[in-house]
Amino acid sequence: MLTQKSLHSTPVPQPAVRATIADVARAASVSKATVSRFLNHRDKLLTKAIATRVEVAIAALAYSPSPMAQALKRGRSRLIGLVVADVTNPFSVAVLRGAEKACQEAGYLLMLFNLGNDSRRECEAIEALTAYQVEGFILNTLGRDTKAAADAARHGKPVVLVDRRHHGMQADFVSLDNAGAVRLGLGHLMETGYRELLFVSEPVKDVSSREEREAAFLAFVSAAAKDTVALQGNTFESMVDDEQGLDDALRSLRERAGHGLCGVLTSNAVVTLRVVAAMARLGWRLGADMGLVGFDETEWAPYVGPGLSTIAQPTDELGRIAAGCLIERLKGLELPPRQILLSGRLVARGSSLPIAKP
Amino acid sequence: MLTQKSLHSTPVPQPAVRATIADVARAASVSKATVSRFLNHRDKLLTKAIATRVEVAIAALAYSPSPMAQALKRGRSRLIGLVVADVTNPFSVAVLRGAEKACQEAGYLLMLFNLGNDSRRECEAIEALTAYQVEGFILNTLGRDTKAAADAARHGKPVVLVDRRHHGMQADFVSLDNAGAVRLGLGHLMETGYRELLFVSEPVKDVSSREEREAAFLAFVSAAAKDTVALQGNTFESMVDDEQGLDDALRSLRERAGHGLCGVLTSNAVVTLRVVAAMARLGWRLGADMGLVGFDETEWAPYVGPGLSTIAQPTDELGRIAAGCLIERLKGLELPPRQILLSGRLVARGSSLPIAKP
DNA sequence: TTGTAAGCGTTATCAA
DNA sequence: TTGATAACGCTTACAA
Repeated sequence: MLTQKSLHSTPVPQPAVRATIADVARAASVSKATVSRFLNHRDKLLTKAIATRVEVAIAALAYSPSPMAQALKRGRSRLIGLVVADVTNPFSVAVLRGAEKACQEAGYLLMLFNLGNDSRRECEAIEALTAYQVEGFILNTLGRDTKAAADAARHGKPVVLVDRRHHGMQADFVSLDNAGAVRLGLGHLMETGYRELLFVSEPVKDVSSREEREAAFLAFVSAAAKDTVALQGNTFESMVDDEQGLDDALRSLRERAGHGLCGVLTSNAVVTLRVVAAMARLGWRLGADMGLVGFDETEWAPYVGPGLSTIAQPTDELGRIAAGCLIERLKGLELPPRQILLSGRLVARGSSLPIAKP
Repeated sequence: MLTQKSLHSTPVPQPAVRATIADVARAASVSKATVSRFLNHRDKLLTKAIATRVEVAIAALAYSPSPMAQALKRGRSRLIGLVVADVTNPFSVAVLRGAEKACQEAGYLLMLFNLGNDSRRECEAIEALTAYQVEGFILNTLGRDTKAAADAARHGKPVVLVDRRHHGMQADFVSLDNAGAVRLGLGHLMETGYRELLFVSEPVKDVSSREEREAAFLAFVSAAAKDTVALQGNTFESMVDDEQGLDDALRSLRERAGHGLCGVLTSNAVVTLRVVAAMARLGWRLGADMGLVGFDETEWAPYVGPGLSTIAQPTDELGRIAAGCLIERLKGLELPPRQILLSGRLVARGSSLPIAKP
């Protein structure tokens, strides 16, 4: 049996204490500079013989350079800061997933800072992350605190905004084509016969994606009104815990509809669930008593009631593209800020089917 | 209008380039060592007068020490590595949330590495994270690759395991009391009248939480059999995309039940949705045609079918406690590995109510 | 009580 | 082509 120290001569793959460049230099009987050159310029500038000596030593010691030391020296850390308004939000998680993958593939690591929906901590997050020399930021935050993102930019670090714009920010912006997505959802509701519509969202003010969706909603309704279709539309802001308010809004929607069909467009999965809950309280059936299309596809959408109709966002893509944009900037790409808008996809299910009541 | 360089004399709160300890020393006309002492030993070892001079300089320059440089010097980084098998798993996200909060409160930042369900990358993750001098690990991975975690331990870094044990690992372990939770779920199914039971899980082998849940299931059934109750139980491993197999398993369960009631216990939210999907395919009603209790409470559970009965895990707590354990170790706590088991909570809903068929 | 200087693990600038 | 050597920003003996 073996004691804690290995007794036989099998080379330990990675020794307990990391080898340094000095160890490698010693083992290869060269200078630290040579090892560093081998690492950074590989075969340029190096004799074949020396190169292989270094290579062997590196392998033998299982050496890999310390990113910390490199960061200190180069001022670059191969770290990317990701600030998220709320990791609980499935959309954020999905983006995170895409971004994390892209970063890893490009040899970057992600430092995560979750605001826990407390947007006042956005500055704190940026500061903490810059302290760690992150090379750039992916921000999926409310964007209410302009200062925070401006801070990041002031540090000279590139920033990519996901889903929410920060006003007056010079930064790449990656997002769903909100206007198009709203048209997709409303067009579908209209086609299937719903005429009295309601847009339900969390507080809209200063959150760009919500503003855009609301604006698109209103535009769609008024455009339809000028057309032949007799479409009506209202908006409602749902606060957490304000069940009463939401119930009232839905009741009044249905009253306005009279004998016609009424439908709701929700701005994200959280709100969708609130509306589903309200309908359960009211004893209404999805689809028949009220249509529902919600932003954000989820794995549970098919199984709630008759199935929830959703507008699926290409979340993985959004994350991947955001990370990609950032990494391009880190490689030195000089370009005016880009806007990259991806299309949503409608997934029609029972909640937008006004099947005849039994 | 202002050009890019500020023209007036308002002190810029944080200059674009971070001040260093040398800048502060110069501004306060003291040595770097003094500034360092002020930072690390505050009022000990320092004259009041000098201390205030340093303090003023620090404030004026908005100085904060570089964690990178500190890490290089001290060998400690105030970084904690979190390795997650799959960020898409809501359980993992919930734990992440709790852990992140606790870390932030203790002044640690989290470095996230997501394996994307590719457990072969676990070693890679550990290596990358140790390279960044993380002080410890929180691991929520399958635990199949023992080497990975052992690596971490070999680096002398404390490790906390969440939800999944790594066999033969000396590490703190934070988890749900799986046996108790299973008894909770099965006791409930039994009370409400279900007699023929099935445990559906993802592949059990070598994943401790699944093994524990399966073992508890079998133990419960055989204990009941020795008692008065005529309880039967089987297990089934559900693979992704094997809809056929799951459908067959459920059909055969119902056949075995005959005129009696049959119920399913699922090992996590993903599997729960698979079973829900299978029942939709089979045209069966939750509760009436088959009972269902699933591990993991979710925000959508109330709205799937008649409501999904779940076993809620204290996810936030799990994350917080895991981080807490780790931080205690980092503070020097010497203790044999601890096991911290938290109780689950049964949330009974319609899916475990065998209401009479209409 | 304060300052000087060495060193953490790198990279970059110079000579050789 | 290679090797000293000086940084990067910090902490910590050791001296003063």
